[in-house]
Amino acid sequence: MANSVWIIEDVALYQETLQEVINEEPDLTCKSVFDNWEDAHSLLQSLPEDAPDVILLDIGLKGKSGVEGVASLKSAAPDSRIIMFTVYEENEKIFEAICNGASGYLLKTSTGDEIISSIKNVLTGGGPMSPVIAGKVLSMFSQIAPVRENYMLSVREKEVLKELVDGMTKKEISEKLFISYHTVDSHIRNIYDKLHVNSKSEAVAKAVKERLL
Amino acid sequence: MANSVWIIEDVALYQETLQEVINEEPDLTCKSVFDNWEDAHSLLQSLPEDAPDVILLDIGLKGKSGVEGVASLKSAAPDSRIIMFTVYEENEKIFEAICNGASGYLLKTSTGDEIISSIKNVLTGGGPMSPVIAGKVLSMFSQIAPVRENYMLSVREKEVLKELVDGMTKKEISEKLFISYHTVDSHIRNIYDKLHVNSKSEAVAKAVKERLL
DNA sequence: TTCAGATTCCCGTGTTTACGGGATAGTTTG
DNA sequence: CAAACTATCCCGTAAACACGGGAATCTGAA
Repeated sequence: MANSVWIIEDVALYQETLQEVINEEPDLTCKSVFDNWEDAHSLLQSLPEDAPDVILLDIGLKGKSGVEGVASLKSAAPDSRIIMFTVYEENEKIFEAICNGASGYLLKTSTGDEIISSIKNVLTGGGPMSPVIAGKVLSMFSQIAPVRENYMLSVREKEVLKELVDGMTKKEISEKLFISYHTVDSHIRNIYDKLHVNSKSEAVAKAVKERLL
Repeated sequence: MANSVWIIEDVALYQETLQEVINEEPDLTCKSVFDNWEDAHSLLQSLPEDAPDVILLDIGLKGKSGVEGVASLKSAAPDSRIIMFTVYEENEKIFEAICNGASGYLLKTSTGDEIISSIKNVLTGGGPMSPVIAGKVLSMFSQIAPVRENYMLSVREKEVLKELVDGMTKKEISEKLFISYHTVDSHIRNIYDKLHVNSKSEAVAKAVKERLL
């Protein structure tokens, strides 16, 4: 049986063209087209079994942004795979959409063929992205995960640092680890030395940012 | 002028085939082939101006793993773009390679055409990935991505929080923002309320973890 | 126009931190 | 074995912090 596709797009021209392109494909059908995701969402809630395999979602809709729609549609139809379809290239939008569970991200400059192959691709567990987007995703990734420097923290120091990150005071840590306040203080001083900081918050910021735990 | 490509690959068969495919392309040339990244790295260090535009790097080399090579090659030739070339699909390898600065990630099942278009792609700032990889990258992303709650921080509060994350004291913040110590104190109290914390480090940890800036 | 929120400012008190000094005991390692 | 490192403990002080009280503007929405 052909896989079902929904289109959520508020530009009439795009709606038609997309639907035609998809329906020309023997193993894809597109019966439902929406111009806002709220409608799609309510339909999904009343008839969850009609959830499509793939949803093409325009990110730049009038009214409520498409990005918000991702999470909402995902919760109503967790098994439908969502491909964002957009003119935007801003990191923030891409990031949000992906975090909300989008499975692919295409630019509107994509050709019909590209769109079709992306749809098929997403059905087999792939994550189709326009190359430009893919590049941005990669660079975001390396931003998120900075070079993990080795500060040579001892096991005990890491334990203490972990508690610091969890917001514990020195006193609380000393109680939790069954050591004296002074010992904790001493460990923290050594941590400061090794991380080149001089306050709890700096240590915490560095630990979280650089994933030292 | 044709763009230069290096191949780092320890299977002779792949070496040859790859080189041929690339050299058939009019605007690509591959003159250098290595079977380990250390050699490539030392060549880059002695002749940095010979750095290629693109490096195809096999991840599963004998001896030192290709993943380590990424960082090393990147530091010797920051402007060369590295495409990982591999049979591995493990999340951890992909993750590491990307974090270390790889610009693309291809499976060895890729066809010659795909490889060529990926090379061209990476030259224009894209991030070519096999669809399977792209899918994994996206799912890794949404795993990492925290639920971004909206704590309704005001503009000013965000400014103050940002400084906190940078390790500033209340006094320093007051001087930087040209407001009194008491005002900063007041903002911080409101931030604590909204974030449901009661210390600087907790606020910092939450801000960094949940990317509130 | 009232009312909520944001932004600004102030006092005081008890707690916590940062850091200057130390010391002792156990482990690993060249 | 001695040096280096780790983990533990102690004192004291000045600074920074958390939080209890306030209060005066200003802005924008109901």
